[in-house]
Amino acid sequence: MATGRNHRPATTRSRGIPEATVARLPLYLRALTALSERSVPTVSSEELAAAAGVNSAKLRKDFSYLGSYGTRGVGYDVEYLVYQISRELGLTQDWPVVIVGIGNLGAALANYGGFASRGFRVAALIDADASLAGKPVAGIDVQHTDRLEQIIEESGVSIGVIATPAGSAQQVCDRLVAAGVTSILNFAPTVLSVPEGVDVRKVDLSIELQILAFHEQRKAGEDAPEEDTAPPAAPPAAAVTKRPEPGSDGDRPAVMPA
Amino acid sequence: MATGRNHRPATTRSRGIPEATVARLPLYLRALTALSERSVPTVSSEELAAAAGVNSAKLRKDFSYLGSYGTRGVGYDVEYLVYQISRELGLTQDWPVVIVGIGNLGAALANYGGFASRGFRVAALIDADASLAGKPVAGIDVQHTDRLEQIIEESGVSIGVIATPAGSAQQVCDRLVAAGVTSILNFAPTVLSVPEGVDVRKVDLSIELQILAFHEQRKAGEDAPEEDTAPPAAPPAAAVTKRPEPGSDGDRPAVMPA
DNA sequence: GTGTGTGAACTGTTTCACAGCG
DNA sequence: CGCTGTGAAACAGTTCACACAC
Repeated sequence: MATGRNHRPATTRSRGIPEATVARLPLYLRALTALSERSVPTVSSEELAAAAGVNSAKLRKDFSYLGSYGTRGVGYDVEYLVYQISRELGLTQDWPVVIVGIGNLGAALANYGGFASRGFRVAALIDADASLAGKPVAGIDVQHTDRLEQIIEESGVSIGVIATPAGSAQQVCDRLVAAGVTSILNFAPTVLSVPEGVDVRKVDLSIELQILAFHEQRKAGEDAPEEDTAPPAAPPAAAVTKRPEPGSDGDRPAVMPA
Repeated sequence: MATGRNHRPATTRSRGIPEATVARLPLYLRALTALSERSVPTVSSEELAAAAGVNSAKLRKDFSYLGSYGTRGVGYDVEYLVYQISRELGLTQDWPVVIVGIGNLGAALANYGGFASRGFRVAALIDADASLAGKPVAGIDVQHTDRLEQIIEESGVSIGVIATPAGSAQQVCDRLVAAGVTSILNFAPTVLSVPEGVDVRKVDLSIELQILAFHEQRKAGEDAPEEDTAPPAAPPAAAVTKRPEPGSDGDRPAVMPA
């Protein structure tokens, strides 16, 4: 998951598109792009919603924040919508990005096709390991961290991706920001602090798994091993769990973790 | 970002912990683990909140859903809280996971230390490329997709990670589900459809960047001297009523389709 | 005094349901 | 009619502010 920061303080009312909507635009865009490639001329909110994995009411509401781009009784023009959403997201312009930390993940990101196809151009790969310098990854020579500031400036980079170990992330972040980067995508499992005006989003791979584990535990949890019946009548916890249960609790010093 | 699915339909009132809270528990856990390693005995909500990157009111509210684990006037016992949160997330048990698709990303995931340290054990690496079979990645031999069902069953895997190309994701997903997997973390940029009772979360690397681009574009705001790359797409046949712009914000030069 | 725990107010998001345009 | 666009209602999540336990 990712966390946004320093967005408009909810003050700006009129023009602002809700965060939740912004977060879904890329989803719509992807679905629309697929339709476009199949030369589908128009879609209804129902069809597009299904393709994007949301419900149609939400989709229509989302689009209503962008303007009235549909045709009643017909649907939306695919090409036109692709353009409008791309523009809204700022994808009609070129975004040079740098990736710092070319380990497994950094390399994966450098190779990821989804970037280039959305207007993101990997302007440079940077790593602290001098022995990597000059070696190509995804067709781009890795450069040493020493040149970070220079690279940012020369390439006009405003978006940086941090894929370093947690220990170096804040330091890299500081340098990126000092050099002019104002948006950071952080893959390191650490909280970055940045000055006002800099946007940080984070992706933590293990957090997602932990959230799945939580739900997985609940599934197995109470009701017997079998449970594909629709009505979730039974309450989740009851047995092995805590919570302010009237009269219970108090198992203070318990088994400690590893 | 990631999207949950098939969670309790908001029907269950009392016992449920809010999704938003669940999503933050791993964050607290990480901060607490760091404190624990430094042998810090207790933390106040204020301190812990800062370390986790949230505000203290939110943190206290979150913890209140778990129970009353703090001491007024003092704070929270670090070790105790680590244990309680781990238990709540289901991390006190072992979660074998399989990773399907051992490309750059799959390899990065296999090597990612954040899994093992949280109770996730990579039970198997699976790839459709027969030439990878038998080769070790992160110390584990990659196995061929043919054995997928067998592996799942033998290892009792209930969580699967999909890191294949988009084109194979749904197919892999179907096989995982058929074999008994009930939680899926999807890195492929596609919407997976799963039966009721199966949980899917997704992480789309390019979506996060697109959201950053959106905000970045707003920062640059008016003085955007740059030029667009893509030529406008085809306009809809019908005239479109662009949303009424509140005069202020410079409207985009309507470089739209002629 | 200090900092938790929590009702109450508030803000943001989703869903409903239907008016009205094509 | 069919499907969009959107107020209004319902719901979820966040913030406030303070009583109260330690």
